[in-house]
Amino acid sequence: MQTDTKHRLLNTSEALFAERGFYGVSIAAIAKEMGFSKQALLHHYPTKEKLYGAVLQRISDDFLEQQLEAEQASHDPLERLKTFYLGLAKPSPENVQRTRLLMRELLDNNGRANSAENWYLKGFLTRIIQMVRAVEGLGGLSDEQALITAYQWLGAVNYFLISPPTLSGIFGEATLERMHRGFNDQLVALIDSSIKAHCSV
Amino acid sequence: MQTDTKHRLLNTSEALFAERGFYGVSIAAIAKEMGFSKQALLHHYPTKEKLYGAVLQRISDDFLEQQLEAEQASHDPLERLKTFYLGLAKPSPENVQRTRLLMRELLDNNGRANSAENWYLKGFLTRIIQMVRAVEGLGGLSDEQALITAYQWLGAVNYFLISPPTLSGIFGEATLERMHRGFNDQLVALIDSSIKAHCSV
DNA sequence: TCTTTACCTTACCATGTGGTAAGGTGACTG
DNA sequence: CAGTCACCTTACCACATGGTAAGGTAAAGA
Repeated sequence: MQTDTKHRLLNTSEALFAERGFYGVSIAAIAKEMGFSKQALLHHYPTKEKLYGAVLQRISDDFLEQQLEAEQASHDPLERLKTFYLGLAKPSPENVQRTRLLMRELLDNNGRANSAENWYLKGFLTRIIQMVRAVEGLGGLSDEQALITAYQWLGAVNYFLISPPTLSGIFGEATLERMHRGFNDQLVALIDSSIKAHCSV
Repeated sequence: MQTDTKHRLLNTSEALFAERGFYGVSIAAIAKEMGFSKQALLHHYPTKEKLYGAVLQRISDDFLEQQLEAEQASHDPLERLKTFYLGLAKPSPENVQRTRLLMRELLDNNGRANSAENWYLKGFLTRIIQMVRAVEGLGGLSDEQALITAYQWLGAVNYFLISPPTLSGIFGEATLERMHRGFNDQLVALIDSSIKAHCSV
């Protein structure tokens, strides 16, 4: 498959799946967006599930890459951790889109089996646990404690990332803008304060 | 409509919508689960959207009630806040189900308009802001700061609540069980520590 | 030059979708 | 008793769904 077409196909699929979910998007809709027929799409990916899987796989690959990059960004474990989470919280369209998609995946995981997503999350979470443990004073945390802590931060970030449409609907665009400006600082503060709490125990 | 049938219908609809999302559930599937024909369902609610709206409305009403109850539970604002969040984090099937549904709503809000959910969240969030502000030492927070803080906790709770299927798939049932046992304490710790951080500024 | 291969087309299909139409039954009411 | 109403049925409809079948075109390789 031509890499250009492949990229474009995965991009549009990712965008549509993120926006409306697996069941909310038809392969015909994706094909139309691509400018060719439904069967052209089925030539590239024989089923809708396979296409969806490819989208997840690419996200998974990119994520690993990003995480490895982040691990080399700084020598201070705490700094590294913060940088990493700030990266996750970046409200760029692509990042928001992927967060939405992965959140849907988390919700749908009950029903549709999806190994790709699980693999992605497994490596991802395992590496985060290590990152948390590497911070000075947190070496003594159990796996579960480190995971819960990391997961709480993750939840804080991801939940906020998918909320702007609703939040702006409720409080208006201006308030949302102010929230965005304040979020990063408060995220760092959140990380700092919960680390301090762990250390003082 | 007979209240018993109505309750049963809303219950099964809520369960199915929470599990598979709006597009993932057909009214025929709901009717089958109820044991009568699709048109019997359409007699009660003329469209799928109306049914879905009624499900959301009921959740909204219940939520308000719960929140008002929580506000009378204790006289200490901090205690009240913790109790409230612990209530939100309760991993009971009904609570998890509703969290899943509302999370989907947050994701779909981009596309399908939904005033019921927005109203629900508006009152809900506004009241939380007040609860945060009522805590000693946090009276000086701006609306946005209080909202971000409350939202971070909300994200930590809700994200964890929808994760068990995935987490148990990755780390196994035993680890998940341990996480559940540790979560409440760490949630309280999270709240405490971020409040302390706000106060010391 | 012949064949294969990647990429695309139109035609088609069984199934499922949300929703309408029309009618039936039994209880409650004037 | 006649009429209304809540609640349910089967039949039906237009349309969208994921996927198959069969074929066409152009480029690349033998």
